[in-house]
Amino acid sequence: MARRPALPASLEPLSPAEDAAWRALARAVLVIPRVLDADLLQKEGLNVTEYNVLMNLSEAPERSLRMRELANYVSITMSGLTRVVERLERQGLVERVRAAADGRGQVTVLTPDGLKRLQKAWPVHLASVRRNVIDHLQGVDLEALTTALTEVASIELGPPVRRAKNT
Amino acid sequence: MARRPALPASLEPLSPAEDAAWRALARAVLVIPRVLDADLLQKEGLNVTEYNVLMNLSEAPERSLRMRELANYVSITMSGLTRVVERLERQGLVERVRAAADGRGQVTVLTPDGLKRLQKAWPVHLASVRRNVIDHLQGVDLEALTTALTEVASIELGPPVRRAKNT
DNA sequence: ACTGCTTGTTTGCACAAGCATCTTACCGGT
DNA sequence: ACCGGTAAGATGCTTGTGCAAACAAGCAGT
Repeated sequence: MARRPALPASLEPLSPAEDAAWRALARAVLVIPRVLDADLLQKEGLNVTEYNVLMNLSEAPERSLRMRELANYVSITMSGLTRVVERLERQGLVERVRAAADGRGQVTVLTPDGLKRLQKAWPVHLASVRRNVIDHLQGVDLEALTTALTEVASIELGPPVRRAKNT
Repeated sequence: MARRPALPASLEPLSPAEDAAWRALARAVLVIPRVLDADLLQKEGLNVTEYNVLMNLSEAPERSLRMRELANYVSITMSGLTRVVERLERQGLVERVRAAADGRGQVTVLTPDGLKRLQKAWPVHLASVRRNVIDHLQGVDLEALTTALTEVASIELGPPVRRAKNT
């Protein structure tokens, strides 16, 4: 029997190893998106969100997806996605078509221009991912990492919270 | 000799294992800040940036730091930090004092209220980190992960890029 | 067919954070 | 003592994104 039965495990401070890992991860989690974003933006004029949208469309059947699905893949809100798709549409990389099956729905289609643009950006982004991330994962067991991170990534978000106005 | 001497390694597509790891990591990197932020905001009315500011101050000698240093620790811009500190100051969690040594400088000091607030928030955030992240890292060699992520986190950002106005 | 509920998407508004620019203060050379 | 250069912070403006509410179309029950 434990001597401190009432103390939930989560209140134990992190072990030194855990603490070190968490500090590194916390920082990496801030740095990775920033670096990749800056890199891709500078070299290809696309941010990572836009890239991911094009990417997911290119992998989808008919090179097209409903907004809802696309939002899930890219892990952003529908409202966010609306704006992203607007930007891409303005550049002619993507087209919006009312869904035949459901008059409310929009189907977003990757245009030939969009595909070209993606094909041009792809190696650049790949190189960036390699250089900035993958190349550093030498000592790490990728399979174990993948399982772990997949679990983490599948966490549900609670209901949204807005900050109180002042005080 | 390799048969494709001109092809830089970075253009090789990712191996299946690398690809899986990268997809998981890419998603985790989006999800982790969102989840922790939402959690802490809901339960303690602080976002992670604010928490990190308080945290770093509490660990610093005199519970105080120059803006510049603080910005580095928290990994945000000075301009960003100015606003964060304003918010915290408005809540009385932090105070700004002109630096004695350097008339341009500000020293940000954690107030007793700020310390109390942090002490209250700390276990909540810790639990959240455990539940949402650490607990999932079971199969992973923490030491190897730490080295890898520390490397990643230390990448330099290139000069900033602003997106072209239109077209 | 009419009414009300549900679902997919867009829009109005707010907020956090970044870049560029400005001010103020320090510092090194003359 | 002055002058140019540089560093610390703050401020104006912009951008991306989120939530909440609006809107529109489908659907189910009567």
